[in-house]
Amino acid sequence: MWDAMVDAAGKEELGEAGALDVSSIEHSVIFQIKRTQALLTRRFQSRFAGFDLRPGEYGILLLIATNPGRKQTEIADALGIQRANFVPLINSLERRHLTERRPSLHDRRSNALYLTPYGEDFVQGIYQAEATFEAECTVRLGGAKSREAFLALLSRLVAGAAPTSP
Amino acid sequence: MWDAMVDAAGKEELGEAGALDVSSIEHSVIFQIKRTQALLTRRFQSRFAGFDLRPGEYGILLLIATNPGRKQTEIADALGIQRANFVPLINSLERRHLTERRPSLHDRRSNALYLTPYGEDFVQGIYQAEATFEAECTVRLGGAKSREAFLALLSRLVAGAAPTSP
DNA sequence: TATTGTTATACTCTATAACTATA
DNA sequence: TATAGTTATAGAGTATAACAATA
Repeated sequence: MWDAMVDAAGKEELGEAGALDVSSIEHSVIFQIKRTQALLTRRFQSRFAGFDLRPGEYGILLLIATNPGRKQTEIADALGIQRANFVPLINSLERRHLTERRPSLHDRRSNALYLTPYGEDFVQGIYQAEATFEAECTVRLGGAKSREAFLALLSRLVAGAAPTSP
Repeated sequence: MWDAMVDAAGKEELGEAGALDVSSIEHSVIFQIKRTQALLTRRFQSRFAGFDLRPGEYGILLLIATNPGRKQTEIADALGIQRANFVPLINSLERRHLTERRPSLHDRRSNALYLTPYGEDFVQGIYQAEATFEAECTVRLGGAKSREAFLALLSRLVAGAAPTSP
């Protein structure tokens, strides 16, 4: 053992023991939001593993459900997905007979997106699981009021201009 | 034009006009935190473009600065980076003479990580830019008190058990 | 037997450019 | 000329498995 010279209770010039000083990142908004998002996504994925959907596909199904007949670009834009990256996602959903593309009646360049009857049933399961997951978030955040405050703070972070004090 | 039959002011059976109904994702914690994180990371990256660092490298430099002599696994763990993915990051920093690996005095398996003198200077610039960025986040969130509340809510989301009302 | 650092590898997400058909 | 969808491709970030050296 090379550590015979080390004072077990204290520090030594090279190589300390014990927990790291993480103060520089612990109070950083950018670091903490990144960590929280990563952990929440993992939790979400493990909870929704039964649906066998990639992260982006949940949003696509939900938005088509409430906005049937819209074109791919519109759904993609609303989710922040580029149209080139949207194609393999909607292909995968269509291959599973959850959605379908119909030619638009107004613009022969675009596809109108719809859920299949099977897709409608499928989305009901997502609604329920989503509601359960969000309810758990609400509990963690300390209630509905706290949850709304949290969402409001998130939207303030993304807002175009920095608002002054309320 | 195929849309002669469409009532410009209202809706038609297939293909509506106007904004999408995004209520299903707008009030979702998981969707909003993901969107906010993505936008904040872009903003951070554009603001820190001058440093030519990948996202993970900021945290590594900050943690080595406050924890010199720690081994790779410790720094990686604190940042949620797997040790296999840590290697190319620390290699890149070392190639730029910002950090260096020294053999540990206690454990010949591990490397002790240090900033070079140049790395120390470099980190000062990061501190300043970070402080500016975080100060901007504070303004957006509505002040220091609101910021602390936001960080507290983030930590509640990641907490192991769901806490009851405070 | 377990841990540290490393390599290799794969998979996802994201980003850009270019093509086609329509407008 | 611009837009919608598509293809191809490249870059990050992240995941696991396996290995050598050391504990």
